[in-house]
Amino acid sequence: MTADRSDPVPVNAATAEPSRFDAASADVRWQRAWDERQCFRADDRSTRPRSYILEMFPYPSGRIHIGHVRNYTMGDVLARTKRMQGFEVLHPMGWDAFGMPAENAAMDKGVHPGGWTRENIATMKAQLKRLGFALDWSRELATCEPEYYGHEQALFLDLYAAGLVYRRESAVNWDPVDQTVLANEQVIDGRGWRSGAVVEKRKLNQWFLKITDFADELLDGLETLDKWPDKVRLMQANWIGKSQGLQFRFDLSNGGVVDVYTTRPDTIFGASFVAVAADHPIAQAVAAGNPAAQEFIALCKQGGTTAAELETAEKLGFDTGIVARHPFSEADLPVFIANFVLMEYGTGAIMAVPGHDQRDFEFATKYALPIIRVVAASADAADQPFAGEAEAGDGVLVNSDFLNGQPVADAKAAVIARAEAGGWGEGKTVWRLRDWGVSRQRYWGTPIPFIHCDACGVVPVPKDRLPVILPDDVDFETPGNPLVRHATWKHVPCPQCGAPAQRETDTLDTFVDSSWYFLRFASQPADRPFDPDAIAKWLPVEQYIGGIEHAILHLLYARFWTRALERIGKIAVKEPFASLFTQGMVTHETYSRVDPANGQPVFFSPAEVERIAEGATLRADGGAVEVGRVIKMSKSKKNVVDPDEIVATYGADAIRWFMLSDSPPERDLPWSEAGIEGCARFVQRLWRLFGQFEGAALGKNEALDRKRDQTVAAAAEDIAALSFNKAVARIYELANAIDKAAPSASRSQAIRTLLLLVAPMMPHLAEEAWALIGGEGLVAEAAWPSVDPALLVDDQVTVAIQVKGKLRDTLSVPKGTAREKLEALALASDKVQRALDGAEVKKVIVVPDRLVNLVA
RNA sequence: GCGGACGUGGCGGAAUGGUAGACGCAGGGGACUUAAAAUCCCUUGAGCUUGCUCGUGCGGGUUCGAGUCCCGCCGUCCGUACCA
Repeated sequence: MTADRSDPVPVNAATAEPSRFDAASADVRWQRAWDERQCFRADDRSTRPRSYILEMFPYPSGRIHIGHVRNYTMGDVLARTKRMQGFEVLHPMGWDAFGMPAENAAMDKGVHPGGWTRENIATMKAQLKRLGFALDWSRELATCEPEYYGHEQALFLDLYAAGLVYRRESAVNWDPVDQTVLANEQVIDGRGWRSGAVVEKRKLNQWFLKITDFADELLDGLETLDKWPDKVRLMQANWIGKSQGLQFRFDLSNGGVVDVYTTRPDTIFGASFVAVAADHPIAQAVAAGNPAAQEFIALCKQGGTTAAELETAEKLGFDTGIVARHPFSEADLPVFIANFVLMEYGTGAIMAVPGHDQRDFEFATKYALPIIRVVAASADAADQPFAGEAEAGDGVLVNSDFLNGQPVADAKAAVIARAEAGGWGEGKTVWRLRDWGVSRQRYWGTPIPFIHCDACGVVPVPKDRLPVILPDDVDFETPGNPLVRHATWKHVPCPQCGAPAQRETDTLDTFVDSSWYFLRFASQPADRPFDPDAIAKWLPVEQYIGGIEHAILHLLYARFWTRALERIGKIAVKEPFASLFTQGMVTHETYSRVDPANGQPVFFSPAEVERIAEGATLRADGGAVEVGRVIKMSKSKKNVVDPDEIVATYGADAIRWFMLSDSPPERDLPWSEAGIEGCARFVQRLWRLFGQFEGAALGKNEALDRKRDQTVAAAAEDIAALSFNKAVARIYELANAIDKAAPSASRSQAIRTLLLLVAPMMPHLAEEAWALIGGEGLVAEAAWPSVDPALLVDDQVTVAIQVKGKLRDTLSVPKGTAREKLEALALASDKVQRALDGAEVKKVIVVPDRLVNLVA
């Protein structure tokens, strides 16, 4: 239910001391007023145009950090501005509440993951409220509650029914000492973070979502996302990685064949060996009777599973003794098992062309295999040696028989055509994107709703028995998934035959939880995940805001999940986020001293340090500490500031203003004590300025009227583009102009407008001042100031006069002055004549209203 | 390794290929004050010959004109599929 906005609201009048804005009292008072009026509840039945503003929901890690404050302040300014501009705004908040840190807390502190998480949520919710965000708390959700994850289980079953869920074997990081699966984050230099044991790759049967079925449309869909940053679209396109290539067959000396895939069929004459993955059937077959090969394959299994680790590891190979016959030259190519070939991509086997692929180059160098040039800058450069690395670039084919002289693109097509004609290969599209493995061998996640029955196999839990609820009574004494060793939870009768069976003990990747929460915010029926009509009304999210670190995984998974639900008819929207904004991090310099005992740096928090002009000292002993680089705030470097302390000292509006000032929101924001003090001073300066509003003032100041309306128009554009730092700069300019102006009706009007302009950014100050100047109702419900279009254009412009591209003079002329007139005025300038020094003007470039360039 | 971004005064930054440094912070000088805080005013890229030269990470190029476009480097950051 939304409050009737035409109703005037009784407001508590200003604070006792009119010269100073008392944030400590005002903040809470206005937060209560908004709550009581339910100002920020989104009305599903509203007839206004809708706007869904969403920031990525937080993981409840303990306390809000400054990065959250920045993220939610940006969204809040947008949401409040949209509301003032007449939109029905949906601006919800919830908690991405499943995840590893809760289990780590359970192991480290002996607390229950659920209790720990819910306490964190309570703390962080109070912190967010204290910042005065215009959130619709009636739609709050936490993914760790059955009211949320039960619906997720139902959706997972729908996708299973549609054939988009399957099981297969896949490798995990296995800690052989703790006998548990490790996340990549828990593998440090190839060893388990707790046990220190060398981690192995181990294969487990796991659940997968068929995101590759959507590879084409996820790629094509990027073109419709014209309000996403180009960099994110590019990163996603590269991640999906569509490539056209050739899959073809080598005949082997042992009578078998091997299928390889290459994106560079043009370089086929440069192939000097064939390499297969350690998991490849050929490798397995060779290993069967060969202890040395077994040893090598075991070596390949060591270490973690990340791409960075695999790619940077030393290239290692094992010569199988098998040779492959080159389809054209009929040369014999040795077949290696190689640790840099991935079973997941292509066919798990490659033709290696050392001259034109860096990994192959390194491998060939190590094992003294031929490196043949088959692409060169020109046809006569066929013998040019390599400069210590492969050349992956464009050129023309050389040393390549019938391909010689052809450009790379033509040669690709020619080889594919010959392979298809000869029946030994075919052109093929291959995707870099792999299916999404969602199984996690962990407790604190959404239980995967399946039951394993010896007789019936894998059986879905019937929907009327959802949710499958996590048991509370679990222990974290031993490593590994407590669901597996729980006494009763997993033992259930098979839903089909009734025989004793076992629940699936894997839980879902938390990225699944965050792949549809934006739908649940739009509507929250108890009996279904969402109401499609409500989805149709609110979605897509008009503006989504979050960290750039989510550019690929979270955003791709959310796009996939939305498209999958669309395909199976649950919703009618294909893309969840119409516009995306990726914000930068909040950073701070570090303070440290080297501990003489071990040579390691000891870090100190900003609160422990006194910052002086040249350097910093430790408050405790007055000695110097080293001031380090400005880096992302992190607990380990202690360069963190607690938002609660800042709010307590300076008020919510000062920290909000700091978050918006100076740094462009997509870039990193360096926190500084001086900066927040400057913001707090500006809050007080505005308070004094607002106090100068006189309802009865007379007189017109056209220059100020112009400045006022130009600022409103420009700031609205800046806010819509999330260029808050520019809006802030304009607000300063307007405040400066008002300060300098003599009292008049225009000045009072400008003060009132300024108040409305800053209302989304400093809502508490704005409410207090609004009450003071006799504004009607709450400023949170006031209308955005209107502008007179006639005042937006200046009638006088400054034109730059250049001689040979260097600035020599400027002219103030009426807007629209003719080219000839501008040229004549430029030539009449003394400074121009001095710069010309008698030289003849050969060419004149005139950009009307901007510049004249005289080229001598 | 691969993919993507970013780099401008002491600092954060502004600038549809068209006056580089808007706006803020910090600094310097002054006013007010017994004093301080607060506030207000002036000033602040560098160099020199005071109206000129240099100046947007480095090296090239395109253009009448480049912070902006192109090529090649260097540095920093993000992601790399089980951190969220």
